[in-house]
Amino acid sequence: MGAPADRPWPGTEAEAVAEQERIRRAADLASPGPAPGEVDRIAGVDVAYDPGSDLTVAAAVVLDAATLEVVEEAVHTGRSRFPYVPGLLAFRELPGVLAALEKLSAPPGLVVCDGYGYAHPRRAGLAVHLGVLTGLPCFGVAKSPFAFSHTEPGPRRGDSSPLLDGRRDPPEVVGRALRTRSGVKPVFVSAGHGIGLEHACAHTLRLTPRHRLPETTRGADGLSRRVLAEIARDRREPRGAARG
DNA sequence: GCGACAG
DNA sequence: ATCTTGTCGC
Repeated sequence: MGAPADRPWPGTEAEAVAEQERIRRAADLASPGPAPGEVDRIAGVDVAYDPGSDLTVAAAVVLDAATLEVVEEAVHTGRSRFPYVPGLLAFRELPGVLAALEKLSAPPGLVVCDGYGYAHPRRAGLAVHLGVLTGLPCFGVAKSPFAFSHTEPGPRRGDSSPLLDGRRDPPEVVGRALRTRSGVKPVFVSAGHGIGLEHACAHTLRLTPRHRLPETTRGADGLSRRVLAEIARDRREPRGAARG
């Protein structure tokens, strides 16, 4: 898994920060984007990491937007080349994700990321970055509030509260804490490239008929983990004549 | 300077 | 992200 052919991949944190400034300037942060019903295929992407090595498996799972059934899957195995640094997650995850997306027979109409988009120190989180690199509408659904603040949303599914960046003088709304299941901890939704917060939240609710997390991220998470476990097993119990 | 901080 | 068992509930 390499870097995207047309953009330099940073080797240092300073370069990564500079690249994020460029990504933000290139991003479409204003379009309302596709509403539910206006896209046929929605993809979820995620990456699994091997604790004992630098092996990674990225997965892209495409769902039928109406039935939420899996219609296509793709994976890409590679090696992590960038450490996890809060605020720079995209540089660790995107190379593999891009490679997996390219293996799909056709690009999806929308991509859901496991992490943030606009809700980011430089407004260039994973979903914004992936959107700029692919040109696809893309938003983020994260499991924890990162460095942002929020008040507890109402207790029922669909209730929400603003996610705020308190590091700004007038605290800015960067996303939404959204309850996808009654009585269960909310998820944190933020806009990305080519889709606004309103539609991102609407899609998130459509994608969570029965679980806290969207079916897209559940699918991608499960697939990347299964493939990684498979590779790890084959290493311990080699099959066939292949070796080394 | 230190801590917190998506995955 | 990953290491980790059983348990409670829909």
